[in-house]
Amino acid sequence: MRADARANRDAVVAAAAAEIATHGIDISLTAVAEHAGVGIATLYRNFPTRTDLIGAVLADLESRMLAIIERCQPLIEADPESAWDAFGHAVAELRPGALVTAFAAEFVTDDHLPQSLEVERARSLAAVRQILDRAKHAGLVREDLTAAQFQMGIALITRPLPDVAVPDLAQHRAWLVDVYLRGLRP
Amino acid sequence: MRADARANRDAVVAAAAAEIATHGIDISLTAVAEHAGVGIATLYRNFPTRTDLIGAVLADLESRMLAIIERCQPLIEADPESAWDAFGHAVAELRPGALVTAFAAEFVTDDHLPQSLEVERARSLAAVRQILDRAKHAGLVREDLTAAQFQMGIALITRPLPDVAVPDLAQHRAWLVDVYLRGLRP
Amino acid sequence: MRADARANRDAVVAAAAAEIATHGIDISLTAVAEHAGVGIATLYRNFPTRTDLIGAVLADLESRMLAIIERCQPLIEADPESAWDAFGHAVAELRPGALVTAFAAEFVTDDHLPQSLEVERARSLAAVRQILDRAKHAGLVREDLTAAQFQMGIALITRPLPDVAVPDLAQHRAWLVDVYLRGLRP
Amino acid sequence: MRADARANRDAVVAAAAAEIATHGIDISLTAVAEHAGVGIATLYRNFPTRTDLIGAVLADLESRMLAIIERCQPLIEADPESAWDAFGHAVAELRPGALVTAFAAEFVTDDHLPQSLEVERARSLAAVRQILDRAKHAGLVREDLTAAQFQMGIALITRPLPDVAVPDLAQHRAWLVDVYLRGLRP
DNA sequence: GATGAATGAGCCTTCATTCAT
DNA sequence: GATGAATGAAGGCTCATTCAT
Repeated sequence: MRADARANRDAVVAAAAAEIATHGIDISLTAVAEHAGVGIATLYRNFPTRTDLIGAVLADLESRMLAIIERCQPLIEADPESAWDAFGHAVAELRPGALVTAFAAEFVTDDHLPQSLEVERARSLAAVRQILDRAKHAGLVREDLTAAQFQMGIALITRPLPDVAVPDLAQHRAWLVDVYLRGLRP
Repeated sequence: MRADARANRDAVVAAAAAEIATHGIDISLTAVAEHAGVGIATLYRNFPTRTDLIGAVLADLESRMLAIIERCQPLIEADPESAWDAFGHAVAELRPGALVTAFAAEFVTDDHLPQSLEVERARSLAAVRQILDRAKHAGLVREDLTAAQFQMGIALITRPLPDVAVPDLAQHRAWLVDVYLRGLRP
Repeated sequence: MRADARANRDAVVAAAAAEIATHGIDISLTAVAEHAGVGIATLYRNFPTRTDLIGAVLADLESRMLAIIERCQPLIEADPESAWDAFGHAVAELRPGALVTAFAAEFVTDDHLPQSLEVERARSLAAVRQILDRAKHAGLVREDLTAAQFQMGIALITRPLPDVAVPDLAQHRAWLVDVYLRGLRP
Repeated sequence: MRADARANRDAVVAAAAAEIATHGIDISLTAVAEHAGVGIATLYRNFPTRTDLIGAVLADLESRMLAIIERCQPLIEADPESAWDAFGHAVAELRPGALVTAFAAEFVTDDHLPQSLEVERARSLAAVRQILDRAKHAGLVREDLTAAQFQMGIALITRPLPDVAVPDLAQHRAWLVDVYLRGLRP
């Protein structure tokens, strides 16, 4: 039964992540539960407060971030330009905008966010700093750009649109990421 | 009492514009009315549907856009770079993100938006096109950038953050506009 | 300007009578004013309270009743049966159901109704009593039927249907009046 | 908790039936919930739309109709007159007037009414037809009266009075039913 | 552990009524 | 006198959250 519970928990987090990325932080928890195929009470058992759920989604996000970095890191020596480009787009694809709050920790204070994520955030920022340094070394990024600043930019770019259907939004986003990366060059 | 009614109407539009720019399109009309210092029924008398109110806010936005363009247009001959820069920041200060829908008309379809604004939108886009052409001529912007694309970028950058308090958000936005404008150069 | 005011007043009463007959006593006064083609404030100037308006409609109804009686009275000697029948249907056509309250005074107590109509009610009932006596004399109606009872029956039959569209309702009503009159025979 | 939920549901239907019979179809759902002793959201959980609730009340009504018929049917052979009389009064006591719409299906079209009750209506009408035939056979009712017509008459007679307190209304109704039944004789 | 049911609070919308022009 | 505007109150409906099975 432990495995079952775990599966439920994961389904809830996945559903919440998808909803948050698209519709923002103020999603209907009822809808999340339905989307995850569990009862609303199961959601509350796993995540007593909205903050707890967001914390889990955030942790999930950070781990994906680290995975991306691990994937792009080795490539940057061989072909810095396309590795950096791939990194930027991959991060943007995560659409962390709605969680900008926690994502760009330095700048943000939000009581709705869990305190316990300092470690993850620090680790994540450190990883970004590493890849950023390589990019700077390769002349792809201005020297004065900090990791937190970079993330804040990504976050601002990938925020959810409030209840509006924009066709080809993904393409617009990709285009904007291109412009963003270009604008960050020395 | 005609003047009084007018003042109330304007107060409602102003309150709605502020709320929408900050919190998005799904604001509480009750809150708007309170913010404007009028009863809820007064809001409804002036704007029977949510769409009507959004339409008024949008019209207001467009007129401010045109004012900005008229202000920046004459300066661009003398000092293209700073005029273009001022233009970009001024438009971003309007925070049209929540209304991206109508703002960058070409890309968007939304039934909640009024149909009657085609004219304003077209005029607005035409005005942007003019100033954009000058900027291209001055070598400040890539040749292949369309007016609608430019506006969509601004809109994506200035979307409201979903219910999150980010300190110094205005500064982050300004920084991002700088990067955006830089990224748009040839 | 006196004539104008009078015309307005009459228009309001007519509109209210029509609405009440069809939709009952709980009509929207705003709708009545619109229907009458006057501003809502004009309605309130003429009829400060809902009771005042209903009173006027009721007075109007009573006068129509009297007119019907005056029309049928002379005919009853020549052809009692068809005169009585015509009378019943004509009264039913007034659809006094919604105002049953006041219409069948003896049985009803309603604080929303004006006190000042006693005279009209008495006169109206007296007139009904006259024609009823003739009908009894002609053997068309049971001896023990009182005027108030007769009216209550008509009223119950002609009440407005609550917000439901019944096709050919008028025909059903006429049929029911026929049955009613038949049932009242000795 | 299944039993509890069932009890709540029944309480809501009972409260709604009482309110509808007295005040008509446009009752305040809030009032129904209060009357039933449950929260408004519980009402909505059981009956997402007003139509759903009305449908349930209607189904309840039909089942009571059938019960009455089953009770009166066997008696009609022994004493047709009093059995038929008892039947008419019992049906009138249900006060189906507000639901006339569905009650006399043939004549009515209402989008607020549920589509799914055709079966119940047909069964109910068939049952009425049976008892009606016996009554006709016993010479108590005209040959040309249809079941739907009979029901429409009952419905018209038992409609709710619009927000008016008529003392002894029940007695007036009973008297009118008597007249009605008498009027239906050959 | 999981589930569905119950609840109150909040926003949306309409309407009777009052007020200033 | 007539009018349109302003307002509060009330009902409709949804959703986050708690509870009993």
